[in-house]
Amino acid sequence: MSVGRPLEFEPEKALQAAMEVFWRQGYEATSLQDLLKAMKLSKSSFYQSFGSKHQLFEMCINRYQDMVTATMIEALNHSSSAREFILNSFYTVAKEARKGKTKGCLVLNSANEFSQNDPVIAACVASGIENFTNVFLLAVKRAQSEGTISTNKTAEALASYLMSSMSGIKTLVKAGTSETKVKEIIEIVISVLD
Amino acid sequence: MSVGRPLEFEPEKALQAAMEVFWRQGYEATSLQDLLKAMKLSKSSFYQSFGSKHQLFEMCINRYQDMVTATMIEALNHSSSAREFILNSFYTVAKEARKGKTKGCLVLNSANEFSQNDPVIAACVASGIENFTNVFLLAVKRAQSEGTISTNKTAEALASYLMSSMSGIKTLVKAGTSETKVKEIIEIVISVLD
DNA sequence: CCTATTTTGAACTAGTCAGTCCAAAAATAC
DNA sequence: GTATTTTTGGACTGACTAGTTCAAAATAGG
Repeated sequence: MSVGRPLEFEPEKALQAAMEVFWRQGYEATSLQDLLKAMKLSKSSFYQSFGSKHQLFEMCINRYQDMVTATMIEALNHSSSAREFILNSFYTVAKEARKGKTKGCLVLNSANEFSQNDPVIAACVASGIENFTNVFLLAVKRAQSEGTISTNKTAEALASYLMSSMSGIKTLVKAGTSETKVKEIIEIVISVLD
Repeated sequence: MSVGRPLEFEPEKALQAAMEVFWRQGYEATSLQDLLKAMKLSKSSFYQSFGSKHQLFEMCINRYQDMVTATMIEALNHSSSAREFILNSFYTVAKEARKGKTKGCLVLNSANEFSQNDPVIAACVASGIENFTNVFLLAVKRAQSEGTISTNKTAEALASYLMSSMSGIKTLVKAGTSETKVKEIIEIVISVLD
């Protein structure tokens, strides 16, 4: 139990706000000022609570990863079939193409922004992609046992394929590709599951 | 014919050098100093010849686009079959996964870095993707007429699908995915062509 | 050699960058 | 109310940012 003046800001909310700024703008394009404004705290509080911009980013990307993975798993568990979960995941991205600006996926954005120039971030990215792929793997295995996905390809290969396809579609959406075109692509992507 | 002191640097070489820096580091992560060093010219010459960092980037991305499109068309024309050209395009990316650092594709990198936050760059990106997709379209049509690609999907949809798949794979390679894994993905990607 | 033209480096804005430090304010437990 | 603990804003680094300006140097044509 800490004695003394309590925090005036909520660390969880501040982290969430920072995550959204990084998500929208990327790491380099985000200034400390942007972060302070969004997190609603002072510079000194920032450094005391989060260490540095880089450390904060690390926290944000890990938080993002955990959140998305959890959301995916829950969606999978609540789907009537595992195949439906996979289809839904893709068509949700297509819908995002409707509105102009999309943030994409923080993990994939970071993969592109940092390449392998930053070992710490590279590890976060690798772990994020692994987690997402593992949810797809779970879904593919279940769908194969449910008989709604062909078993002539290994579940592992299909899961990586889905991850790769998702990544490609997200980039095209960010580039401004129309919803119609994206749906056309998705139909071909999922045709390999038959 | 210009009278007076001639340029000491070669504009074409300088532009090429700048392109490579942007390609490797991205726009935001590249400082003016980085550019001057790579282009081997002074600050005043820089602004006189290229206007600004942003204008230079525009030139670079357009130059990149033209170069890659031309290279793709030449590769297609020199391939024994259009299908082989498509397969080669993908397996070349797989090979890149061997060495650690990859720059990816400047157009796709920019799509991810800028999203739609910069209308000028967004237009360059859209035009680049369109050009790349059109080469795939040319290849798919030829392959379909050569009988090496199935005709049960439209050439347009297949071309966009290939562009999307290429984009996804490039991101995974940047994230550090192994060559073996990438090849596994490619095999599934190209299976829809049968 | 002389003049016109152009390049060039260096000095100079004026602003922003991430990050540090500290004294004052605030809130707790007692 | 007092002592303790922690937060807070603001002042302050020193370095870097993109971009401007200009006089001196260099080279061409005549």
